[in-house]
Amino acid sequence: MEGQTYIEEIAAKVGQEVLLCGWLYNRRSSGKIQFLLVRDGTGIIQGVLVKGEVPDEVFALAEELTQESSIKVRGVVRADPRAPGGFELAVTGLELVHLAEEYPIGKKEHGVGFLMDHRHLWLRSALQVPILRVRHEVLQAIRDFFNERGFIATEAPILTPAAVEGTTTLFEVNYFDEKAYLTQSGQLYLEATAMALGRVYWIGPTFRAERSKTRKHLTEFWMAEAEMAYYEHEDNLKLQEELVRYIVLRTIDRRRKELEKLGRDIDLLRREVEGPFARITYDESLKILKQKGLELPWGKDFGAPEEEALGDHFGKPVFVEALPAEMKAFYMEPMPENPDLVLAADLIIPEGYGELIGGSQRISDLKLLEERLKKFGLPREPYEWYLDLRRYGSVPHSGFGLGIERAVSWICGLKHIREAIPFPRMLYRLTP
RNA sequence: UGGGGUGUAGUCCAAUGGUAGGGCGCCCGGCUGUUAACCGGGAGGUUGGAGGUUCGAGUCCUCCCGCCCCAGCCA
Repeated sequence: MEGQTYIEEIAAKVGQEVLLCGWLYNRRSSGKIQFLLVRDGTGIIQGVLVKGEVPDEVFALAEELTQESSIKVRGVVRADPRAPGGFELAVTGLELVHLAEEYPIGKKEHGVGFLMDHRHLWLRSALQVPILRVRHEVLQAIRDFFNERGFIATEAPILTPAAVEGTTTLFEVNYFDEKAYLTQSGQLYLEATAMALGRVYWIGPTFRAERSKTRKHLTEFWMAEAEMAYYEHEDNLKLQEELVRYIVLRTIDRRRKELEKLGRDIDLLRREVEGPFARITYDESLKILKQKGLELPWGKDFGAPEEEALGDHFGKPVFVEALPAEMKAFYMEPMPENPDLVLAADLIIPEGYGELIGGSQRISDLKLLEERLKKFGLPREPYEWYLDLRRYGSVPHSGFGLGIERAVSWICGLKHIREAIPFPRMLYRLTP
């Protein structure tokens, strides 16, 4: 509204009278002096009211305020070491917009189940707001990264006729007289738009009907996907590494306050991405895991303990490449020197956050792709259009998908991915 | 989908098989610099549901339901 000041810009307004529009986060009183903690989405600041120094009706109104009541507060900004954050507002005027009913979320601890049931209100809390502000920064960083490099933002459909990767993890919906599925990846469509536009990216929701209940999985999550014509495996990894470094360093740069509120070890995070990322082959990773007592049969994908061990081992993001073809998707380009392996890589991040990116060079040869479809037991008809991309000006191309919530979890240092998205969708958790 | 845990006031937790209690929140009162303020008083409970064992069940047993953690799957 006209004349409104936001709390995040308060440091520049010392000595001035400002108008804050927000909500009462907490109120403390000591008889003739009251402290109102006001939040407005950009921060929290303490307003001070001293009896006798403000009009009696203002002081009385403040005493009636309940937690989360919406208020407009006028006051003079001053620096004071006793104030949380170093600045406070000497309140001169107060207007009640809405008196909140008794607020269900208190100042002390709550259980996860209760908080998730009240997610729509939990979002207002002192730790949830900075997480969502970091999420915003991550998304914005990704857009800027690609835009600065000449990528074109495009879209893939959410409603799709068939599986992209497998057939067991799809949400089915009625589409008039036939079945449709919620997309589990925009990749195949991005391959098509990459052949039209060269280098493309999109950020969108994806859906997996996996019955998983871990701290790293959502049934609806956001993915940043990129697809690049004429990019080969090496180009692909280089781009991914630059992207991840860009996201992290920029978030540290622009959202330091939020990360500090979250108690994130910022120096550790910075050290993890500053140097070159590690690169190992799948075979090498098996040796490292074996030394750590985690033996895995060749051809089996990593589980959570393996990912965590690899992340700990390097203490920075690590690309695991030369992956067995049998454990990856049908469209990945075989390695020229060994067709049992594919030109793909998973990027595993440290501190137990697991896989952040999965990417690969895609098969560009029609015959080979047809063989792979058959070998994977996939029906040919739904993929006809995809095969067309190999009939009309096929080129080597590569791409990857980055999990937004995984990135946010890692950067914020969250214990569970459910806090990395405003309204998480999980097995047994569809509301609010 | 397996394995483990848990369910007591609005909420977070107590209660050797023997009278269900405390913190926070809420209501009333006090306090001129509080830091999830503090101090005094008050209201607030079919102990998730259904059976069972027992003189007696919040506590033990069976089933059901909810939630949490771990694993598989993956981003």
